[in-house]
Amino acid sequence: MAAPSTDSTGPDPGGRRPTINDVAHAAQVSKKTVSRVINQVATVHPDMRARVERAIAELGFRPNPQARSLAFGRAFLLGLIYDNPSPTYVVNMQHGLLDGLRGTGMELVVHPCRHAAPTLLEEIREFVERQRLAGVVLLPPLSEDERVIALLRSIGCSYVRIAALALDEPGSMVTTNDHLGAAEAGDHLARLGHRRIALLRGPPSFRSCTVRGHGFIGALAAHGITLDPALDRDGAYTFESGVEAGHALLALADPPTAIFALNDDMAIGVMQAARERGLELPRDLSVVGFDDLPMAARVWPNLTSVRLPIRDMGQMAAEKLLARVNGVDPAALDQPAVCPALVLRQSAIALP
Amino acid sequence: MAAPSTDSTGPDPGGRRPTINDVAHAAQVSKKTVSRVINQVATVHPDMRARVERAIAELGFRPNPQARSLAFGRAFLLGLIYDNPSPTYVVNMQHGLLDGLRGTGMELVVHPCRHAAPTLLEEIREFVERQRLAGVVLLPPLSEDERVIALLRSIGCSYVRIAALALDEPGSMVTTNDHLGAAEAGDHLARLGHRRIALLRGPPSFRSCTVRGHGFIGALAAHGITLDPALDRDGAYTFESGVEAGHALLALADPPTAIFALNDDMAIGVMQAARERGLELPRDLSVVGFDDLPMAARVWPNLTSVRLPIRDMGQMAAEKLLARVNGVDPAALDQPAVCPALVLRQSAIALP
DNA sequence: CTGAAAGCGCTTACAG
DNA sequence: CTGAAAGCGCTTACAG
Repeated sequence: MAAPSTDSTGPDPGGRRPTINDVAHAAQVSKKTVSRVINQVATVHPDMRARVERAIAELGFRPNPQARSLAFGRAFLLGLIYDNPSPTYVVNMQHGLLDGLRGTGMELVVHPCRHAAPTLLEEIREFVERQRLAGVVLLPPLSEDERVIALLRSIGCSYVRIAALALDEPGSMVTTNDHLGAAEAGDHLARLGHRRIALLRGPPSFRSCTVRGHGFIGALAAHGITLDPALDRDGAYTFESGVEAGHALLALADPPTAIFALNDDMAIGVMQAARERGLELPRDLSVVGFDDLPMAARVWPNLTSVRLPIRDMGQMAAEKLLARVNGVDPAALDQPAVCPALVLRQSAIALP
Repeated sequence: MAAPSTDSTGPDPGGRRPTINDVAHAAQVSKKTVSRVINQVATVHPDMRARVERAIAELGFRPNPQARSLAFGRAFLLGLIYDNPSPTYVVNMQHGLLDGLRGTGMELVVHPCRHAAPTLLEEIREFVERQRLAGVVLLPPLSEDERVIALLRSIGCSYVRIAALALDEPGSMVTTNDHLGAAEAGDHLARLGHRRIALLRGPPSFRSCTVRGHGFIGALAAHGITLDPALDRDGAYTFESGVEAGHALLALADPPTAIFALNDDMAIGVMQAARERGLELPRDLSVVGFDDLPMAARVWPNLTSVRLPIRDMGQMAAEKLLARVNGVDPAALDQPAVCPALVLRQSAIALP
């Protein structure tokens, strides 16, 4: 009905989108040759390739991914599966993954889920199999669940997992080296003169807690400091658990002068507890967090925190997954190691 | 190589996934009839339908979306296009959209973009056309860009836009009624006894600013208060612009006793400025924000803020889009209006 | 209410 | 290095 007013790039044969047949006809070659050009098969004669590429450009041809998927046996889609509760983490990761997919014609399908759901495995299987995803990326803590990994292996789905330590072969992992960031935090507090330093962990089932804890304790040890078991506590990675643990720690007969919380939510909870107890921050208590949420730069005093290059990690994960999917050895990518960095702000200061 | 150890639901004819042909054969009907059952065509005889459904269940058959897409002319994918900088907003919206897609076999493909990019339109066109998306959802402020809407119309792509006011026919809109939330904020501050109340807006080009501003000014007027032009300022929806405007407002000869910032980032910036000027909060200044970010409940004093039911809005958007795509009249959905709500905390108190 | 044929736009064998 | 045939798993006309 509508006039052909769509300002499409190039001619519009018959009012519909050009197909591989239109290109083949325009370039005077078989559709198979066009297919070879699309799929970057090396054996096509340069002249022929040039002819086809010109026709593709002139017609504004873009291969139909559904048709390719059907013939190919799998979709040009990557899945992102996670139950990570941090919006900042998730969004940064999505951006990074899309950075890695740019120009490949692949798109990103998101799939948040609840780790505790009884139907978790069936749901993931359904998600992957129905759309015939080319591969999936798993975020922590879901990436630590070996049941999920076993499922993906059994259905032949390529994956890359992101986790605080190497849980898998390098080609299937982006390891975030959380211990390095935690060590930096420990080193920083020790250099500021603190000796009574508390560690507020997250849920013990999260691998990140163990890894970060080890890094922190190791750094203290390098300064001759042993973590007092009374100052080593489990939290729940929530603001409320930070408030609670903060009160408990500060109520001790010999309270800490500094607290390292394994995420920012808890660190900010600790700050709130300190304020509720009449302490002045940062004078009476130094606090360091982990994650460097946007909030860290907004609270008062601004929170010193460990930052992970989430977006870069996402890009690396996408690149690794693409390599696997395309049959390239991910080891050939030669990606740099992920380096957490301590962002210095005002919440941790030298002991007087 | 591997033994058939995959615990698939039902038999596995020939070691591959069952197709519509397997179902047709098992149920002793034509594949066209199976197709009718899959697509819920009403005219299938109940007996036949039951026979087919049993075969589907026994074989664990799930139609291949790529094949359906190819024959159907469009994918079973919805796109989410946005340049919204708030991770919380984006993630909540994604969850809501997925709530609305559950059980439909549709998946969500995400596409963040930069509004200012010169290639924006070409990029969106590429995204939509290449994957042959069934439809897209647009978040503010991108949803306010009529160039994008014109493009989508020209390529025949169904869309639903989310915006602070009705910019389109109801079937293509989820209107967030921001004026109601802003009015509640104004009413609240007036009832607390404030008369010198400032309004800190965002970028004037954002429709949300105009809409929220109107709602707020109207509510003040209902209490006989006229907004002093000196207390009506534009910000940039950033923390830094909040700090700056806070200083400017508090440096006035006759400073406000309360400030309503049109988002939380600016509201928290205002609080920081107040603290930098030696004011005690909330005693010396009441502040109200908009968005109810997680941060709002973490800062000190906790920020009173307007909350939008983002996730519900996402679900409504998905339902509307599905209705359009399936040729149903979205008006038949009878969805409730979106109601912003003021979340009362400690940052706004009565004037002594 | 049901079905046989043709087609959606690609790719995988298989020739040459 | 290139191509004609068959097929991926569905759906749309079109019959009956």
